[in-house]
Amino acid sequence: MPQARLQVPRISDAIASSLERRILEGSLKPGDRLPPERELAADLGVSRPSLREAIQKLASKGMVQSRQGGGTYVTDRLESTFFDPWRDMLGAHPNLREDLLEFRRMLEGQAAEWAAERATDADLERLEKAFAALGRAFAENDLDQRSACDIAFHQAVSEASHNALIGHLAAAMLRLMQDNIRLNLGELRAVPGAADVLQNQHQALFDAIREHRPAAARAAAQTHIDFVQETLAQSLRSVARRESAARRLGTDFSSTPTID
Amino acid sequence: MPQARLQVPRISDAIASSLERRILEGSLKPGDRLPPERELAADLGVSRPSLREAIQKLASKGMVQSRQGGGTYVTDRLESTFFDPWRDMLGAHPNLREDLLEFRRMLEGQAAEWAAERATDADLERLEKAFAALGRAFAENDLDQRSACDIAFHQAVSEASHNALIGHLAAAMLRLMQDNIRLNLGELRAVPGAADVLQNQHQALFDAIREHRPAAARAAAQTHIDFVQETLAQSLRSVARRESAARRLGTDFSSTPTID
DNA sequence: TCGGTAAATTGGTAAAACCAATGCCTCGTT
DNA sequence: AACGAGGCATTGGTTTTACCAATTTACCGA
Repeated sequence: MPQARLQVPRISDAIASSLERRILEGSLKPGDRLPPERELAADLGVSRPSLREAIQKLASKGMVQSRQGGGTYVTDRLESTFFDPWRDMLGAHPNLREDLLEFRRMLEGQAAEWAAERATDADLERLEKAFAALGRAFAENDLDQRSACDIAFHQAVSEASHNALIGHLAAAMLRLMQDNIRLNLGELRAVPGAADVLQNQHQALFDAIREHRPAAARAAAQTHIDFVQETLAQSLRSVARRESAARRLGTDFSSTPTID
Repeated sequence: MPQARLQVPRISDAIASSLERRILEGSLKPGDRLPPERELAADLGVSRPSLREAIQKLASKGMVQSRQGGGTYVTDRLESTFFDPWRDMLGAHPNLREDLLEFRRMLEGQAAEWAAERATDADLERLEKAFAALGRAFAENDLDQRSACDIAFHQAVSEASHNALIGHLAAAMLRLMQDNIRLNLGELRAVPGAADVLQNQHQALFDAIREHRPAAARAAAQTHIDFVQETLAQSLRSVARRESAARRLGTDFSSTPTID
């Protein structure tokens, strides 16, 4: 008769667990492509069938998705559980944007503080790259590029906090606000000097993390968000004036308050 | 870039489906032993690795269980709550609990602070009720009742923060940790005086919110969580001793650190 | 410059072989 | 005859190798 005795550890379980851990820690982000099976198997020092069994296990849990000839990709199952319900609600209830902004202020402040405490050399390297890319994007003034780099930079900060929940929540939140961030950058472009101030704030945040000054990092992150919010509010007043003028001319386009 | 193309049907999926169907239909009953892999593979006209991938998939869903040299058996209990991806993550990756606890400390601290700033009379009334119910539950020493009231109280605090995201996240998080909270209360019951200290902390939190003292509220909430964490860590050491003794007697059960 | 074809890449499947744990079965001992 | 120890067949676990099929990429010609 079948008895529940001590089991020999299956190597496929160990592999699956290891990959899961990488996903949780953020070194494998949703949308990322896993290395080819042959290469990954060699890296892990296991055979391809064993690796495949592990991948199948993750696939059955919905954490990865494989396409023959294409590759294996990490899905966003973990992030979607928290924030998907909010996506459509944000459109319906604009007052939620305040809550979201407030929440983001807390989340990114905490992420910055922890990042300053815990950032490794690898984290700093990633931050350095993201910051450099952000600088280039600002110089080129390409809106899509700028919003993508902006998100990537803030995401890098969140990952440097070394808290899986912060990392995933920040990723989900930033994705949720992606459209708004792009719109807001467009608005802020009209504000003289805003680009330089923004980049200075990014610089301050990056420096604080690099120099491991948690309080300064938190302050920098929150100052950044406060600035965006405040400047945007001012800018929107003039937008509202332009729109009310446009409306009188028959042009109808709805402007929703946006967030970066 | 990854595209959603039409997928070729994977043979391992077909096998898993077929076996699943047999189990659900009853032709493979719980406790039954599956034919040997080699034989079953030949019967189904597939290779053994493909069959193994299918079996691993079922095993990860908890429907079958394999023992090297013994065979593969249909599990007796079929249903499990595998719907929340974070839930099984928590079971599989203990270090994630640290992250969750850390995150909870931040979230509930902020919730308490904002609640102290913004609580309305209606909020205070709800808090009053929840606090009273918590006191009664502590007096009756009913574990389920206590964990339910504990959660309800913390939930009430989060809702008094008047931030929809905080409320939603706290609810999701508390639900995620519900089982742990119940277990932890059971552990803490063995610690002399813990119940009084806990209730005093709840009282301090409630008072700070009622008297609109944000900093005190945040401190009270975080002190509460720190206390639970610390006391629990101490308590778990004795649990570990008990379990290691049990293991020597052949009882095999994994002890996972729990959180309240 | 565009489009299509061929080659490289990559996941999917198969076969064979060996290892390790399990369990049955036989043989030897008492 | 009963019991126990050891051996052997069974069976899941892992690896290696090979080939197939879908996709992607790069190159070349129109």
